[in-house]
Amino acid sequence: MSAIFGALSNPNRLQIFLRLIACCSEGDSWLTEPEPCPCVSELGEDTGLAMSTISHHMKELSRAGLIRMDRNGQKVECRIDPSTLEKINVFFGGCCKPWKK
Amino acid sequence: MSAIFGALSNPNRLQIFLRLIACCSEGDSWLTEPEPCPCVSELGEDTGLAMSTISHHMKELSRAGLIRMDRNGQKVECRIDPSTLEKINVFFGGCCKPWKK
DNA sequence: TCGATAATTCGAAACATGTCGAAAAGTCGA
DNA sequence: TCGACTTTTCGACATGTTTCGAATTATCGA
Repeated sequence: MSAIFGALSNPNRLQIFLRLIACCSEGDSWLTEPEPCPCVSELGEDTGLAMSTISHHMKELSRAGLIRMDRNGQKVECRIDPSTLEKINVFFGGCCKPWKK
Repeated sequence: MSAIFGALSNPNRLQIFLRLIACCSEGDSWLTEPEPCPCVSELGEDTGLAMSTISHHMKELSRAGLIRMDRNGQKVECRIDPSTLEKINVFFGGCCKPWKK
């Protein structure tokens, strides 16, 4: 669990993660619309980081289980792993329960 | 937001945080039962860390807004800050929505 | 006021992370 | 096969984190 938080503790990584969330949130489920996922270089566009650094960050997000990376030709497509997202939701849902008003 | 994740990215800090969650989760709301909150040394008991290290970790959790620390005599009482917990819940709730089955 | 208890601050050491550029590897079209 | 494009790997360096022990501060009871 702390590995997941570690992955999101870096501002650049969080930015990449949120961009990935945003670009797939137009009502498209990950399962029903598997084609148009952004690649590594696309996701790092606005960060101002070197390509090698972006690659490193993507690997961190992947190792934490937050995203999946699948090569498709030259590009490596990235997508959110919804099961990990759900895992986090359950974690904090349980945490918050006693304080729910 | 990344500061919150940073605070939880350390295993010892996460353990302390979870202990604080657990010890106040017996149906007692933070608002209705403000008295019996564990102090700094109590929370670090099972970590095997030096007192100075525990103090440092508590400060990190506090700076992230996850807990509040209030001196009560010799001891400093620690309690979860439910508003930050709710903030996290909203964050991930919004994230998960597009992937909800 | 003194001693005990609880917590913080400080400096230092070990370790981990973030970043880059250069080089290498994978993939595709000509 | 060659060159262009995308990505990964590697080595290096700067910065940040984790941890400790010692010293300091805060509070209370005797």
